[in-house]
Formats: sequence, structure tokens, C-alpha cells
Amino acid sequence: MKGIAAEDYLKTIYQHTEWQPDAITPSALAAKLGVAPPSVTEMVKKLAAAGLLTHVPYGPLRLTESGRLQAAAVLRRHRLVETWLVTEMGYGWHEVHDEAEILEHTISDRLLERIAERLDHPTADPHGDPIPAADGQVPATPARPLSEAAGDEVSEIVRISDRDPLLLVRLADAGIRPGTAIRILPPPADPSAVAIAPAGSSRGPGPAVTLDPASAAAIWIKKLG
Amino acid sequence: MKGIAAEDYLKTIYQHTEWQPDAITPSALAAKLGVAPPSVTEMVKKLAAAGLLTHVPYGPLRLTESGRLQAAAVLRRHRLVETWLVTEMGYGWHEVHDEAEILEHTISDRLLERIAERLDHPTADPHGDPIPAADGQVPATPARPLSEAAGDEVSEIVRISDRDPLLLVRLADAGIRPGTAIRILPPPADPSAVAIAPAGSSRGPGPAVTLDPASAAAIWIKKLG
DNA sequence: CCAATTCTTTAGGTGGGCCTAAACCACCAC
DNA sequence: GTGGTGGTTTAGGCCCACCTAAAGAATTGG
Repeated sequence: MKGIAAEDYLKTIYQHTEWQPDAITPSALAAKLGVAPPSVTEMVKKLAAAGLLTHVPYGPLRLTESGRLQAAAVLRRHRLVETWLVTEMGYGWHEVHDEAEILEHTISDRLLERIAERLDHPTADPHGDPIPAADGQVPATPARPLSEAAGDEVSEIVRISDRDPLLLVRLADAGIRPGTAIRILPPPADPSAVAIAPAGSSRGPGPAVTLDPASAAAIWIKKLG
Repeated sequence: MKGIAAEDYLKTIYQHTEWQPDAITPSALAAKLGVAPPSVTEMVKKLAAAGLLTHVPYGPLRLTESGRLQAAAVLRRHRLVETWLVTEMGYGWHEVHDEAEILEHTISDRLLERIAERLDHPTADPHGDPIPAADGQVPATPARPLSEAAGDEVSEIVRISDRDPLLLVRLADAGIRPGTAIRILPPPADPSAVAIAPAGSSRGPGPAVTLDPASAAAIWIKKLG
């Protein structure tokens, strides 16, 4: 199976399992890819025929082992490119997604491995996403969603989903990024929301960021201390 | 006009004029692009409609100013990428063409200019090809084809067309690359051929390279002394 | 100056990846 | 248990960039 589109389907299906325990449905996949549902039906047929995923009609989508490997390879490309853009090319960590989205499909294996060498084979990208190794092994990310955190904890941000660019900008503006120590503040009136602020600047109201539940689930933390 | 294919057509038409004084014909373009002649007819229609080239039926192809600018932009990308691969990523000067062929269409303007800055805005790539500036200006390359050179001269290689990968490997193996000082040897029996060898190693038969006329025309030199 | 060759264009077709509209299935609620 | 109501699939098209086969133009040589 070749083609940029196929790679994007596999990558997106795989990525869903990184954040969500249940298998993805065709309509959710269509939404994430920005295509119409019939386009998914069609591509799924081809991917299933190629042995990359399994699909019972009207059911969810599950990658096969071969599909998982191929998806991990795309993610490796994406995340190495992102890391490289930040480390060597002066990009901000919240600005790299679009460029990586394209380059993940177009750089050669050779160039990819040269980049990996220059960066000394990193295991996480600037968003904290694990970078699969060349053999498909995925490093563990010991962390849990901010949405499940108790109030008033001091924690370290370890991972922020790059799916919502606006969230990235908001966090970057508040000085919050992977590696930042944060304090979880009492919910501001709305109990479904979560607020966080850099743990250093606890004097004054400070640059707190209020997060809706979806955004809170897009951030993974590790308790400090 | 967008699309990778269109960019390749423009680039190839432009490139022809760098080595050949007369305008390119549709069949020559088809051959260089590796497509069938009808594909050229079809794309030429679109490019002409977009005002990027002019074409009288059964006649040759000529870029408009707008087409020239767009072609120069693609060439800028190609040649900056090649230079970057050699300077920073450990590629040999004869190995970069294929990778650049793809990346020229897929890196963003932002990344391109970052690369240009890191390289300190070079004006020639590893093959000696001039790198158009961001505004489309093309630096002059004061040199002439090896095919027009007199025998026994000592000259500097300033440019080698990257169209024939095998020629590049042959030259690289003989230690000949842009910047190398070479001596032009008497033709070995065949008067249409040219032989060259690095000027340093003139003792013994040495690693001389014999070139057919097409290859000799693909090399530009500057007389030394 | 006509004919043969060569180059170019037209005609018609393919596959990839997308779309809309309409049919269809599955499940939930009543 | 039946009727909605979503989610999914089929049917039918579109655009892009390519192809082969065949027709048409230009140039060359006899």
C-alpha cells in the first residue's frame, strides 16, 4: 500500500488509540481527516484488502499488526521531523505540526535516519509524544490525563496533543509546554473545567489557563514530588 | 497554477535554457520528464491558459516572465535543498538529486528561508548550478562547456549537470567535482571524445575520465592561470 | 514536388482520492 | 415490537495526471 492518503488514514487510526481506549469509528475518522464518510468507506476497503486493518461492516476500525507497524513508521517520521524543526531550525514547539504533516510523507528513509542521528535518537517529540523506534517499538509514556487529576496538585506536563492548534498557542502564550511544572487550580465556577498555571508564578492571579474537558483530556501530566 | 507536476514542467523547461540556447520542443520535454508526449500537450494547455508559457501549435515551448519566475523559485528550492543536504546532512554531492527532487515541492517557504539563512545564502549548489535569489535574480556563472575547450588546458570545473546520475558517480569516483582543477588530455583515438584528469595527479595514466560529447557538454569549466 | 518519416495533437480510457445524494442498517425509545 | 434517528454504505460523478492508439501537421529526401 502506497500513497500519502493511505498513510494519513493509518496514522490517524493509530493516533486515536493513543488517546482513546476504544476503536475508532468511520465517522470519527472522517471528521479527524476532514473528509466525507464515503471517502473513508472506500479507503478502508483498500486498506483492509492490503491486510492493514480489519473491519466488519457497520463496525469500528482496527489496525492489524502490519497496519500498526506502518502507522508507527509514519508517526516516527512526523515526530522526528517536529523535533528537528524545533531543535535545529528555530521553530516554536507549537508551530511545527503543519510542516511535519507534509514532510512525514516526503523525506527519504536515509534523510530521516540522518536527522535521528543528529538529534541523538530522541524518544519524545516537542509535544511529549513518544517517537516510535525504527523497529516499531514505542517508548512508554508514564502519565495520566489532566482531566483525571485532583485539584491543587503540582505536576509536570509531559504531553500535549497537537490536534488543536489553538490550544497549543494558548498554552505557549501562558508559558506552559511539555516539561513545565504546573499547579492545578480549583475549578473557576464551572466544575467540568480545569484551570492550571505554571507552578513558579503562584503569586497573584498569574497567567492561569482554563481548560474545557476536551482540552484537559488532551494534556497528560505526571505528579511531582 | 498549483501542483507538483506543473512545477516539474516549468522547472524542466527553464533548465533546458540553462544548457541549450534554443527553446525546448514538446517531445524533448516529454523525454526529460519521463512522460508520454500527449501528457505534455495536455499540461502545456493548462500552463498556457495560466499565462506561464506560450505555445503555437506544433511549435516550441517558451516560458513567459511569470513562468520564468515560478520556475526559478522551484530551482531555488531544489538547489538550496541540495546544498543543505551536502553541507549539513552528510550527503555526497552526487547523491542529493533524488531527495531534492521531492523536497523542492514539499518544504514550506519558511523552512526554505531558514535553510538559506543557515547556509548563509549560497549562490551556487554542490553541482555548481546557480541558486536563484528569492526575488528570482539568477547569479551569473562565467564559464564555458568542456566540449568547446582546447586540448591540454588546465581548468577548474565550475559546473556539472546533475541530469545524468551515472556521470556524477563516475566523476566522483575519479575525484572530480566542482572546484577541482583538471587537465584536458588529448582525445584517446576517438576525436569526438574528451578526456580529463585531476590536474594534481598528472604522473602516470591516473584516474582519467573519458567523456562522450553529451557528457562533455554537461560540464562547464573556467580556464585557470 | 511528392512521399515517407517524424513529431504533435486528438480521442478515449485508467486509477487515485475526493464529493453529493440516496439507500440501507442498527439501535434506542416508546 | 415498531418507528425514528444516526451512522454507514452504495451509486454515480469529478478532477488530476497519466496512458495507448490513431489521426493530423511539418519536414526531409529522393
